[in-house]
Amino acid sequence: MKGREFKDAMYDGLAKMLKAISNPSRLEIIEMLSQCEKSVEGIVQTTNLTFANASQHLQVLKNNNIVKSRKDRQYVYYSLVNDDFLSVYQHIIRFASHEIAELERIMSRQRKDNNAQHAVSLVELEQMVNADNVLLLDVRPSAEYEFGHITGAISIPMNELLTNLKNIASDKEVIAYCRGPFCVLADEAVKLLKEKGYKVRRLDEGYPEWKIKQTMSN
Amino acid sequence: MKGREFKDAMYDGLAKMLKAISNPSRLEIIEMLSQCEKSVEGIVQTTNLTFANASQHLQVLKNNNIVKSRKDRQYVYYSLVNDDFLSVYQHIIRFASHEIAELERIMSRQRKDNNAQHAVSLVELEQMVNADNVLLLDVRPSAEYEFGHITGAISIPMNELLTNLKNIASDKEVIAYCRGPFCVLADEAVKLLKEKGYKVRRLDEGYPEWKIKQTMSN
DNA sequence: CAAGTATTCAAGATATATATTGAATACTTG
DNA sequence: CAAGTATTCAATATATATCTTGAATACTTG
Repeated sequence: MKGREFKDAMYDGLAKMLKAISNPSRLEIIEMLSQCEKSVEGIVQTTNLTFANASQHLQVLKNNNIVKSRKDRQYVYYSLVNDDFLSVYQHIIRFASHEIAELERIMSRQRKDNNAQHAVSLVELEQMVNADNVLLLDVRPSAEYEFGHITGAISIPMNELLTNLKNIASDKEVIAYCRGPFCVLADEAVKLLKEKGYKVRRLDEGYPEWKIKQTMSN
Repeated sequence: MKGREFKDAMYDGLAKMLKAISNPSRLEIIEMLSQCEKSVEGIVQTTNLTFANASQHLQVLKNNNIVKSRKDRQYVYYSLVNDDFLSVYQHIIRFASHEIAELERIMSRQRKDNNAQHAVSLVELEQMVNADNVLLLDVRPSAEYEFGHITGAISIPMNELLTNLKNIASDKEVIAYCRGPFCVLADEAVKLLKEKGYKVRRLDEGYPEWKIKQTMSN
């Protein structure tokens, strides 16, 4: 193989993989699957996609070795192939949300609308949790919490938050987290809890970022 | 802005940026620009693209804030906007070349064809250079060497290597490096030097990976 | 095994991406 | 300012990506 052929083959392959993730719907699917595996139905419910369309996007991701599937009874469950991809994805997200001016602007407006500025970083969180005057709140759907969550967090899914305020000690500072920087659940939680008089902030990142950080440090 | 609108805006923006780099020619341009700034002509020379086509690809990268340009006399020089993108790009490359089976296969065949297996990693290099029985050889074009190179490296561009063997001490182990894992110059250097009886290996990574690693550790 | 459900397939219409061509612009140099 | 050079623009043809629709498949459950 000549040098030019090698280069072409490598760049073609790399571009093919990148194309597979260069689509808004597929990026949203990736974010969902970085929480836990989901059936096609689970994906359809939170994305507005039709069944056929979601299935097609999943095939694209599968053909490019980004997700894998297993069948259990009538259902097909999809999940990310491994954490290596998740780690790359997070690098991309972090770059995009800090360095692309347009995205930075949209994001800060979203935080402001929900009164959720001054987010806490994972590093800060670590110190705060040790200090023990903090309540770490996971507002993702409970299935995602059960699949994995930040050590020490309690689970109150966003749609049950209003009816479960009694379970939130009002003397502690609440740190809410969700799926990641692009997820709005924690923003909504901050807004609601602030209105109810709580001292509350959101985590800048989400569960997947915490998980990758854990596996990195081992 | 509702949650769905926010998500759509963020994923659209992220997909747009990813699409900008999801093209073989643009990936090759990015690799070139991670060495040093280049004029359009410089890019045309090493890529097989026509002027108009290269220019169009550069516009795409520029509109997505991946490269910037400056004009000097008749020439327009392009370069990467900053090292944050370079760092993300390297994460992507590392993932792709290790985790995508097809690319891994192509890469190892390329190394084998040039007798360049057993590449040295940056970490290993650091230890070897300290031991001082090693000659670090930069085989990129001299303009790229002059713009920046690994500390301690000497420059012999690949196309001048055969006529400059006298400058390579034969008692040392030679470590050749070039633009990065997708660049073939170091492979060709290993092949040539092995045929001439040198003890030689290539660096797995290239100058940009070393540079990012330097700035990270500061 | 019939009926129901979850998922995928196949075909088509529309939108976007890409490379090519020839011309236009902008700058430099004599 | 005329001639030359580097780069970009605009228009087009082709290829690829995307979403929709309706059907086909595969599995489960009664």
